[in-house]
Amino acid sequence: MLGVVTARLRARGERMTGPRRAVVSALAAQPGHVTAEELVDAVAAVDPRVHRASVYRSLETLRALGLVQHIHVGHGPTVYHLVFDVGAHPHAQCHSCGALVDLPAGLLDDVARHMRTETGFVLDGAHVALSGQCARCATTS
Amino acid sequence: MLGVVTARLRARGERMTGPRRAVVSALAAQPGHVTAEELVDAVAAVDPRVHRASVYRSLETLRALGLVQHIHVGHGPTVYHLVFDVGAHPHAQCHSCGALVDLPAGLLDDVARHMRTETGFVLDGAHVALSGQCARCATTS
DNA sequence: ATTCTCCTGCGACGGTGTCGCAACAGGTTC
DNA sequence: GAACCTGTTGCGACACCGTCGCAGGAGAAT
Repeated sequence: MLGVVTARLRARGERMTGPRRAVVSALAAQPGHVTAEELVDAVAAVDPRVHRASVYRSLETLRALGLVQHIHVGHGPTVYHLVFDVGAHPHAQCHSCGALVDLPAGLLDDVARHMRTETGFVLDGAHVALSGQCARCATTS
Repeated sequence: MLGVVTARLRARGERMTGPRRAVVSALAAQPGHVTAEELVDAVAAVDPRVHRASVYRSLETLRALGLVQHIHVGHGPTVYHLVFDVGAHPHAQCHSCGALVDLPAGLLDDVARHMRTETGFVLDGAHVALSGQCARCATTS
């Protein structure tokens, strides 16, 4: 997979560097969603010389290449994941327990279509996490 | 309207104070959505002794009373508005120009119903702003 | 006027993310 | 493999948004 990333970088005249390799590896090692600061720690465990700022910059670069997706979570830091395995899809966060749940990819298609025809707004349903209460918290409260 | 707020506060053993009055007035004077820091400035223009922290605390109190809604905006600070005039409704932010647009109240009803029956998740469609590109930015890019 | 608490002002703090700059290191070329 | 060009990094400082603890101040009931 690092090969794919390298190729995409090179295609834009950019370079595959130590920090970028470390960030991609750390992301690949994570099953789910990771915050930038968690990545900073994970990367530091491998190479402590890598600076926080480089992790943030690497994430931005990878995002621009379409290899990484980031999701703004209403209450909490932005989370990241690779888009290789799991394609882009919506998320929702429980405002009681904070859990972040994955939603089916097409969930917002109708809404997106509606918004587009009505107002011309082009929805990106995967960019922010929806909010609400998960099944467990909803029943226990 | 201050009367309504006062009554609700009193009903909970809380008080109508100077800072709270100022925050409600500032919110009422605003046509649209306001950030906390904008409110701090607006309040300071009337009474410079009111501290930032008090504005944040007032907003939280008013939110708990159901008089104020706050919306998390993916890229940008949280915005607030009174729920008297305009009821709760979804929003969307353009990631190009940053504009925040209001969406029809029932837009996410089908999605909410679907999520509830499929996974038990209770959606609060008004709590975070959706993301995408507004009509103007979508056509000019 | 007194009293009981809720609330405020203050200042410091914490988390998240960004920036400018000099030094460094990919990758290409010879 | 040495030199070179330029994209990247490490560093530290900074900005922004929001929160907290605490001592003192001010609502409102009596």
